[in-house]
Amino acid sequence: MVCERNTIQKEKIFKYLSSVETHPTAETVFNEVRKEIPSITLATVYRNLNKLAEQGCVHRLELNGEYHFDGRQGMHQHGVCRKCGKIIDFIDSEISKNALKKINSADFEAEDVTIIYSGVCKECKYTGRN
Amino acid sequence: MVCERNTIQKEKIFKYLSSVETHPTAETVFNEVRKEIPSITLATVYRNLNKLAEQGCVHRLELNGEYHFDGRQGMHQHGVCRKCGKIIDFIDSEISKNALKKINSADFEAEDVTIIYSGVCKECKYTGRN
DNA sequence: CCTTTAAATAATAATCGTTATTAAATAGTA
DNA sequence: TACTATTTAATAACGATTATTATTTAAAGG
Repeated sequence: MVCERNTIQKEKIFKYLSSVETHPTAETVFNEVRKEIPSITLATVYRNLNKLAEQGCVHRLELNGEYHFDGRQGMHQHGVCRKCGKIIDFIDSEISKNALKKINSADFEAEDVTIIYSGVCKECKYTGRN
Repeated sequence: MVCERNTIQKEKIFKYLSSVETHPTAETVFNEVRKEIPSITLATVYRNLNKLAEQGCVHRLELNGEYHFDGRQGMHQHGVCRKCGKIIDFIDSEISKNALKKINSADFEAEDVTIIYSGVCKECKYTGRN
């Protein structure tokens, strides 16, 4: 079975990721989950996050020099603000499906596609932050 | 001007990236460029690569837990083999243009899009490697 | 040219995110 | 209940990247 969650630790980690709309790092997940399981270590969090990602239960994004984890189900895209680093979701499975459809190479069998927009978020645009 | 290259070090780094079709890490660039400038250090290579990326002269990709640098000009996409990690180029600016066109959010002003396919390369498919 | 000033360099150390190791604990199964 | 494989906590180690600093170099104006 794909999304087995056979330890308390793994289950709490998955539940937390599923409960938020953000894209936390392992450190953030650790700080949340340790409220419920004080003895848990960062290494355990990493191990379970990576396993969940391997199993396809969560997404792992490489952004801003670190891994971010994303519990949202279904095809979606991300936007990353080049000023503040904020990550937001775009939900339009057509975009991803179209991009996948158009790749047809003898050298590579595409199974999935990651689409990341870079630009400026609303807050940074208004404040003129940089 | 966008792509100023005002030191020997920066120029050689840019020339090397422009001369290859691969997506080398800073370490690889360092090992190549030091053949011509033996005194150069890895930190200098990083600094110049990041500056070139900021200036839009090269692309910086976050893949397999490290940065890869890409001197190819123009919109293109990448495929990453989930078995061996190999990175290949796809050149179809329409895919990227379409993906950019479809994003129209009040919360985010998209300037650029990164499209990364994951899948299996020809070699890994034939050999059944994992 | 020569001087000045800001920026880049080499050398090195430090930092940060992530993974490896290991003995003890736990889950799953017979 | 007993057995076996997996997972855990604790800790150390690793690898990629960035910071520091004294020295050198580039660039622009006089």
